[in-house]
Amino acid sequence: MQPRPRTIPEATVARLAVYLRVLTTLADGGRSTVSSGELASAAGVNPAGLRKDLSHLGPCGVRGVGYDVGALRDRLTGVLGVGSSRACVLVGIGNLGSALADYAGFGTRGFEFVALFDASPARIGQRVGDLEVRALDELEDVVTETGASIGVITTPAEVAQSVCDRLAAAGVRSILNFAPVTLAAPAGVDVRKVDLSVELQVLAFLGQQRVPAGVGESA
Amino acid sequence: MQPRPRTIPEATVARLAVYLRVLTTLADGGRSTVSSGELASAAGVNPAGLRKDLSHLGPCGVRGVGYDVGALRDRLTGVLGVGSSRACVLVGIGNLGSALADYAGFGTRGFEFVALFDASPARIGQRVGDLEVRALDELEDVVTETGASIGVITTPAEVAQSVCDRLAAAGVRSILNFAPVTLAAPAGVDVRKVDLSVELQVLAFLGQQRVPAGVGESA
DNA sequence: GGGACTTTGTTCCTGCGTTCACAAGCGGCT
DNA sequence: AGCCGCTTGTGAACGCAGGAACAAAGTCCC
Repeated sequence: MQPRPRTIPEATVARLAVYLRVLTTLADGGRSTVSSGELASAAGVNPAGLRKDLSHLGPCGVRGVGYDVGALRDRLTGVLGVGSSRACVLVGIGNLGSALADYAGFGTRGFEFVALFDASPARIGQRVGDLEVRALDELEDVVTETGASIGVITTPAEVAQSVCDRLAAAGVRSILNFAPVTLAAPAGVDVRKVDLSVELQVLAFLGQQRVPAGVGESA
Repeated sequence: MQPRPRTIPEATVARLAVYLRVLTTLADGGRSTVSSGELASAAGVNPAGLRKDLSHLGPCGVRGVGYDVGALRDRLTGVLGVGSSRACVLVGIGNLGSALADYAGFGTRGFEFVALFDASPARIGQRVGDLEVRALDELEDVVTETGASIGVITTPAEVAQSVCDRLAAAGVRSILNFAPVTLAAPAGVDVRKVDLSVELQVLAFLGQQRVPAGVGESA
């Protein structure tokens, strides 16, 4: 029986993850308490917004003092499910895939890559990090064995949909897609897309919009 | 008298970039016209929303027919500033940095990496893609010479703020940050953050929230 | 030439996210 | 013990994004 509503806005969840990171850093630095203002500043958000985000977890601070760094960190760890490690599979071991497989930031945040897949025979058998690249044929079996619930797609765009279908059919419930295509997945499977060139284009557009080209524009 | 208001929402800009990609694919496939419904389906958005997004550019479709693929593509290319190639510098040539430097998707979308930097002497001088990794000391000079307006940070978190400061001081107006820290930049400099582990955490949370504890779910 | 169908562009509305501002609660000081 | 200042937590207003429905416009067919 959760006294708190089980619906936490996605935008809030994303920020909670950022708070958790900042808190970890603070804890390592020996800090015992933080105020919402300082935490908000470190996370780059509004103090009031931070308090509202945290209010979704129920009261977890002390008025007049602030938040206990360790306690809040543990609270966030629990809510975000970082405590229990989650099995992930990574499909497409190109440059980006290799980078992700090697990225240490995942292991310390409750995510563990349990298998790497690639279609290219030249890649199969290579070691990346501490895993061996496996043939794509084994995907379904490995997902079933390991119970992996998260799949990461870093394949070329052409095969991403096919990989998505196979992951979903094998039982993966959440997919993080780096391929530059919009994936269709069955109901019950979440797909989240990260498009690097879109990020760059938005950035470029904002910059260009700010300074069109010497057009008589005040500010 | 600008026919189009110069304020286009960021969310819309991000989608415009997606539309542009889809249109390019369609054009390569020989299609000459598209309806908003089909384009929206390919982009994974609502048809009405797509038309609203496109309305920010002024009328660019033909009623009863649809959109001319080539014309709309060119229109988006112009608005997003993809036509003129933009010089970018990349700082931090680890796994992720190397992947980005090699990523072909940027070059074809109006972005050109003109220099790669790293602090590690072991990295300096190595070739990644068709560029040579340069010493971080040269950062200011190279930015000035090339007039680079965009910087991409893929360094460890500890040095990201320092790199950000130097990029901003050197004249870079837009920064894409992959380091897991919140950067502070002077006014007039846009910072956009991509946090891979946050993406994974949000995904994991949504999945966990959907199925709290094996609740029967009829897809 | 006229009518009807198709598709765009627009307008309204609903809901969400964000921000501001205030009341409640706790610690420290006198 | 009482007061004061500080900080959290919450309530309300604002603005924005998303979605649905409607009118305008152009084309195809008869």
